Amino acid sequence: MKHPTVSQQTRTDAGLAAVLRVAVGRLARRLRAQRPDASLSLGQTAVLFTLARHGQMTPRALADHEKVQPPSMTRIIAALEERELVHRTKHPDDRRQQLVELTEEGIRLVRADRRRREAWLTQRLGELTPDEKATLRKAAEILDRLSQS
Amino acid sequence: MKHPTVSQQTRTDAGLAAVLRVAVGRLARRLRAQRPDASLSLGQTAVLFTLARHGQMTPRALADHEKVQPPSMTRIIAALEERELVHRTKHPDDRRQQLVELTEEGIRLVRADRRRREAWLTQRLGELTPDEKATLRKAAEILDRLSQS
DNA sequence: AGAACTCATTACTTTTGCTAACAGTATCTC
DNA sequence: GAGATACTGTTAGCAAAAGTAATGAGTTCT
Repeated sequence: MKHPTVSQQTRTDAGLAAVLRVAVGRLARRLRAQRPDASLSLGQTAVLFTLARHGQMTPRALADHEKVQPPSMTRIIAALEERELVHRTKHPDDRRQQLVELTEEGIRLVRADRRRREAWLTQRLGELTPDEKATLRKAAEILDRLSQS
Repeated sequence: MKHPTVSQQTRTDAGLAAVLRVAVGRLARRLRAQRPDASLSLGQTAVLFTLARHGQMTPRALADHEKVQPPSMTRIIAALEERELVHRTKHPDDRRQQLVELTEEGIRLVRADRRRREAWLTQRLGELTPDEKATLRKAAEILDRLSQS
C-alpha cells in the first residue's frame, strides 16, 4: 500500500479499472469546467454530436446511447429545442414516439464548434507527441465501446 | 455531416478533442451509475486512491490534485472522516493546514475494493483484447497528465 | 376487450460542484 | 515589530445535472 507505480497498478484488469476510473472522472470534471461554449452542457454537446453522426433518433434511443435516464434526456432535448438546435417530429409508425434531429442551426453549430474548437482540450492535445495522440485516438474508440456495452 | 467515421473525426486535434470529450463524458456518467460500493461517490473513491498512493496530503493539495475547488474537497473529506476512512492531524509547521491520511479501515477498504472489484468496468475490460488493454493502460496515464496540465 | 408493457413527460429529490464570505494563521514590507 | 497582504480551510447559499417515482397516452399480447 506504499507507493505502487502505475505499471504495478495496471497489471491486472482490476488495477487498470481503478486507474482508468479515476483518470476518467478527473478529466470529466476538468472538461465540465473548461467547456468552450459555456452555454452548452456536456450532455447537450454529446447529444448534438451523436445526432450529427446518426441522424434521426428517438429520445429513448438517445438516452440509451448517452447512458442517461429518459427524464434527463427529455430535459436535454427540451433545452436544445428551446435554442432551435434540434427539432422533433412524430414517429410515422408509433404515435408514442418522436424523432429528434438537428435543425439547420444545429448543424451549423456542430460545424462551427468543430472549426473553432481551439479550446482547452485541443490545446492540451497539441502538447502531446504524435504517438500519444495516436494512443488516444484508439483509446477514444475503445472507451466509447466500453460505455456502450 | 452525414456519417463521418471516427478516423475522419480524429484526424485533427480538434476532432480528437470532440470525440474524446464525448467518450469521457459518457463513460464517467456510466461509471457513476455502476460504481461497486454505491455508498461511495466517484470523488470520494478518487481521494481514497490518491491517499493510498501518496500518503499524507493537505486538503488543498488534494483539491488541486483532483481538480476540485477547496470547498468541494472539504465536503469529500468530511464524508470520508464521518465514515472513519480517513483522519486529520495538524500540520506540524503550519497551524492553518491539516494533513489527511487513510485510517486502518480506509486502507482495508481500498484493499478490499481492489480485491473484489469484479465490477462493471473490470468485466468490460475482460472482454477486450490484450492489445486494447495495453492501449488503455497507456491512455490512462496520458489522460491523467492531461487533467493535470 | 382487457392486461401488460412501452414511451415521453412531470414532479420531486439527490448529488455534486461552484462562488462568496469568513476566521485563523503565516508572511512580507516598511 | 506592526500592519498590510496572502493563504488555508470552512461555512453558507446557490446552481447544474442526474436520478427515482408516478402519470398519461399509445401499442402489443392473449
